[in-house]
Amino acid sequence: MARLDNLAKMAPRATGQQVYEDLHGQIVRGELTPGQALSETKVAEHYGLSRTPVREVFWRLGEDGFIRVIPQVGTFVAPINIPAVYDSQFVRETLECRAVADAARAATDPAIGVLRTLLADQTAAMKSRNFATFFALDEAMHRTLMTIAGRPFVWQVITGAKAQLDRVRFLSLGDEEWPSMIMDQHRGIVDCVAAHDPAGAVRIMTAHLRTAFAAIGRIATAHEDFFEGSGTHSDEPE
Amino acid sequence: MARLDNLAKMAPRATGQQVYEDLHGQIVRGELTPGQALSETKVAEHYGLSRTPVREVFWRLGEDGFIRVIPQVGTFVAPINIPAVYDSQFVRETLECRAVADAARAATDPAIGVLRTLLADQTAAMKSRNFATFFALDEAMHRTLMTIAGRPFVWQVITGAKAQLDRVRFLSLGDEEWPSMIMDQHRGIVDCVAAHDPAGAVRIMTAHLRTAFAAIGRIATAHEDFFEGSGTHSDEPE
DNA sequence: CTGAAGCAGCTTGTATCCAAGGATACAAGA
DNA sequence: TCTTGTATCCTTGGATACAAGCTGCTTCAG
Repeated sequence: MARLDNLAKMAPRATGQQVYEDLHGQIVRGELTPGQALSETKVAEHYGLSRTPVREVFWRLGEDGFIRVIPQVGTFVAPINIPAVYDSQFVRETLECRAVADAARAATDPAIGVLRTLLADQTAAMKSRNFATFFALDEAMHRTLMTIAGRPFVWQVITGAKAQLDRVRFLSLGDEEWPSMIMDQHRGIVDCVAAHDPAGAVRIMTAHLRTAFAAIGRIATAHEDFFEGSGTHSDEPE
Repeated sequence: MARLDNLAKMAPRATGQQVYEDLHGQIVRGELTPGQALSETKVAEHYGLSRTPVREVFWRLGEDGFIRVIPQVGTFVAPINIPAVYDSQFVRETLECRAVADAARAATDPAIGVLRTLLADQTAAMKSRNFATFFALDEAMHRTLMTIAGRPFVWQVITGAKAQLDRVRFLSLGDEEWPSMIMDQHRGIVDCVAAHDPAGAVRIMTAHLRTAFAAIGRIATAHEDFFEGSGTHSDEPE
């Protein structure tokens, strides 16, 4: 019976997972800026771990393109690579548009109910200007559409591909009249899926995905030092 | 001037990279079979390394879906997950077909020359039944098409997505009259690209990618113990 | 005053040690 | 003979110690 006391550390790799999500979130949200130095030792101390699990986290972040590990020199938050962002857009648009057409054909009533619930939650999050929550709900809706299309595994491909894209998208949140436009598009997509209208769903999805993308030029200008090839290598510790 | 003597270990992580490619290749080629146990210690000893770099390799292979690490139990070569293979096919077909259309529009004479060279090399490899070489050349051609389409970063997305697909494809090589069919399709694609015929290129590419995929049912039957949910968990060491 | 050499402090890479948990073989008892 | 408890060996997870290398500052020589 003495098996309940070690619930805290039941999952061996859970600690590293926590660190990964923390750093991942901080980079996507722009709290850690490109060029900023990250030290395995510092991070390990901060979380009360040793370097070993932190190194695995760093390796994953490096594969995702979020950080760059330079042997014997240091680890730095990676800048946003514009060509890579373009290709990510290509991947996402191509896969999601085909999938949303399938989703429109396959959608069942319960599935449509889930989508409408997500829409309501998004509206609430947007009203309270809780962008982080909205960000998560937006992602949940796109993933749900992928599941409805019968392609659950494809979402993790998109997750990997849109890594850099997310950073741009987050920079664009909080700007202008966007929120209402995004919500209108979400509603339109769900309506088309509910009406089993693949063509309509694809049309709006394409416009939707390109909305965020269209702003990339403006964003790159506004946040110049977040992007590749724009100098400032802020090495200094705070 | 005494800087040439340490060429062997110039790149710190090169050793791990070597181990990764070795194991990756062995799994894709089916030399390591699903369920087979892999030990960090054994692998480390075999390559003359410590467990630390091997653990990072295992982590990567785990993320790729090639192996499964079970804490405190062991590490095993993962079975081929059929639904994941279907989704990989979806990803690859969707992305490559759109890209090959762009490639057909954008192809320059030098690019077409590269493709024709690859075709010739493939023919030679196929004639000598050097399947591993053919496998690499096949991959090189698809990647080249992606580059011609102006989407170099997309290839690494496909690389990740088609991980499981490759294992199936390798199992199918060596069977039947396939080789000639594949070569005919490759020639057809290159001809369409050279003729700037996007529609034709997409048509043949679709057929091409589905050719290998169509055999999955037969392959799953012929190599039953390579796939998920088919019993045999061969733990025993040789 | 300028420049180069050397040293100190940092980084990541690797090796090794200990901890915790699961699988299995074996022995003892019913 | 079957069941059960135990001991041992195996695995991976994590922590720590050591090695190698780059950066930048200091210092000394010209």
